[in-house]
Amino acid sequence: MNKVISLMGPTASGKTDLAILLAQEFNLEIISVDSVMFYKEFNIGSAKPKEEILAKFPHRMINILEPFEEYSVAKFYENLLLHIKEVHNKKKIPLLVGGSMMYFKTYFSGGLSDLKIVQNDIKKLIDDMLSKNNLEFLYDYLKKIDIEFAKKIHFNDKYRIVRGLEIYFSNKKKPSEIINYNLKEKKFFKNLNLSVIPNSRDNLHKNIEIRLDNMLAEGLLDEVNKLNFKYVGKKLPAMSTIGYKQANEFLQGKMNVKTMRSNILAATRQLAKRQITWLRHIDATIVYELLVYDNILIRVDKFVRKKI
RNA sequence: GGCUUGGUAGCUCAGUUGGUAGAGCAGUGGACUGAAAAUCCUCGUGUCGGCAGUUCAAUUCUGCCCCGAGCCA
Repeated sequence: MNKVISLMGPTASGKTDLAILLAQEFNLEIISVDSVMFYKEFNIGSAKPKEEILAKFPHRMINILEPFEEYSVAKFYENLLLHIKEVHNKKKIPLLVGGSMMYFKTYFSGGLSDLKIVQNDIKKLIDDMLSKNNLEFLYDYLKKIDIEFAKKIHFNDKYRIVRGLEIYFSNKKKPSEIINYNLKEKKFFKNLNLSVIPNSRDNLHKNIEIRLDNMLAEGLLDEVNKLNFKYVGKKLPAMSTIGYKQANEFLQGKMNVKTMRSNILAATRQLAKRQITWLRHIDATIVYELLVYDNILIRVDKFVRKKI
């Protein structure tokens, strides 16, 4: 008994409702794969299921972090394996649901390369390098120490340039030498991978709009205010995510409600687009263009019954 | 009704001393190994409001008309 079902899809595609239905129908245990729902108190803006739903259908990996905690794909992968194991020990099948595609990718790839955690002094060192020079300098530096790695990233991609240097300084080795890009999909589990890629982008965009208006009606701005008040002076990683970021800009008087709303909508659409790009290119998934519940139920039923 | 001003890409606007035009945003496709709802890359033909006139040539000049904004009546 080592089956795992994954249900992936872009934001606002209706994954959560389907997951609950599947969990109910097949006695599955839901494990959330959502980088914002990890956080306590980030409820409305992350479209986290309501308390009552969570009480009835427990989701693992939701509300596992305090709002000020830092997290990473590596920690996620560790936690995920523990949860999968726990579910299997209960003779049940876990249902991974979410839209954080890099997290899914990491699961499908069987984890990450074995790299050291970057210490603060190294972060500061690179930060100083950057502020004393410019990004071009960092990129040239990276090219000198590891041309192979540098070639893979764009000279404007600050995030990855910095990360490359972090890996180099932390591990004292070339990133291209210690990152194993060919981690074979480790067949720890028997997977059923389901992707939902909406066939109509227009409909998805409409759903995004409806959902945002619900969030605003439910008190998104209030939620942001409360978080700001309660954790004043602390850095909240999820505060820079879609919805929260723009709500803060509005609350700081940088824009009016109308602009905030259209900025959130645009950012959400762009997120959905990126998620769909992942979904198109992740192998070994069965793709549904619509949430045709019947087809999916039949598929899952077959998988659950199958003797492996 | 008169005067002023504007009508250019889905939106906001730039521009063409007359040779049919380009930015930002939006949208699209893509990349993705410890912040990933992050970070980054690619892609720009549209009767330049309509009709007529001048001209070798008009989106650009002229006239009339239509639509919007402001002011005066």
